[in-house]
Amino acid sequence: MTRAFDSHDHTHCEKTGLAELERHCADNKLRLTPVRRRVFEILQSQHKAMGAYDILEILQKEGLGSQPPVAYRALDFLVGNGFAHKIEGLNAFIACSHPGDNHIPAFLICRKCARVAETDPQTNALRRQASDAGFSIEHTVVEAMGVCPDCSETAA
Amino acid sequence: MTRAFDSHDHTHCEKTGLAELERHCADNKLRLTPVRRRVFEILQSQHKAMGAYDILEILQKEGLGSQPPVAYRALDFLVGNGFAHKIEGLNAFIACSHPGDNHIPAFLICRKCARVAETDPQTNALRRQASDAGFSIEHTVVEAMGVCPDCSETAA
DNA sequence: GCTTGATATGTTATACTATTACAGATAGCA
DNA sequence: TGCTATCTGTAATAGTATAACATATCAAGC
Repeated sequence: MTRAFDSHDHTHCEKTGLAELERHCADNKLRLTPVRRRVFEILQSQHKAMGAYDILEILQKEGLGSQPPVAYRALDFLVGNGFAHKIEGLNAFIACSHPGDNHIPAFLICRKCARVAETDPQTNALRRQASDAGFSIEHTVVEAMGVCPDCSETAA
Repeated sequence: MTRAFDSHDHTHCEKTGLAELERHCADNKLRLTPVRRRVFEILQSQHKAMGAYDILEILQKEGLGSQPPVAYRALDFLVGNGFAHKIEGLNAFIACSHPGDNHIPAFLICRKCARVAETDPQTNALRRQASDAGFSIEHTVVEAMGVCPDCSETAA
């Protein structure tokens, strides 16, 4: 679950992610427009969170859009369909590393290299407490900021 | 742990919170300046998260400061010393409901009435996964958005 | 009490993040 | 083809946060 911090063949991540996105859109009659596809590719190209304006800058260079709403709309689409998550602590976005399944994600975020690994928080205690309090959860944010193994070694 | 959603004598919250803040500052030779004290009182006055600019507006009316850094500095002081938390999902701040102990907080946030209850997430699974991945956690954000019991009844 | 150094405040300006609103284009279907 | 929903283009603006630097205040040691 913490592949972002391990060396791996990243082209595999990219290919399978894009394929899943295509399949999901086809199955659900969603329009995978050039901007949406490209924003997903950009997010997917690395295990780092990117700000909306970073993405917009790339779109601008490629002639795919010039104003903030272009980026935010594409991001809303991806987040809404489970293909990206917003990292609230960074005001940034990251491609979902296992889209499609209806999960509650948790993130390990390195403050040095900005890489983000998605894991499973298993928030049973929180769910039980919410349930006991009569609170119905619609969305959860679980983010752990810290230092990843690579950056930790570098410091030592 | 979810007092925010129960009816209670709120003046008790306010008194004990302020007393703890005063004691902590005295013990640690921290300067509890008028702005800092007042911002804590404002946050403490309700179990809701407030934006920095909401707080600034109040400070302005009271002649305690007119520019954003005044509010952000006071908030940084409170957050840094454990007397307030930032709710990342709202870009807002809330007084800590049990300051002093070195805890990992979790929040239940009602999207209808904006009340926020602080609970204990018991994030053992997350900690174990981080540890397994060689990731060292420095700060965690656990926020559950949803509907509180009062608002849920109202809707029904 | 006075000096000194550290900490806090006042203020201007600006950077960064996000949305509203409306006009125009495109896709899919009757 | 024409209708309708959806997506895109663009301008304007709202909302959140910080940098930078000058001034003021505090607390400790002389």
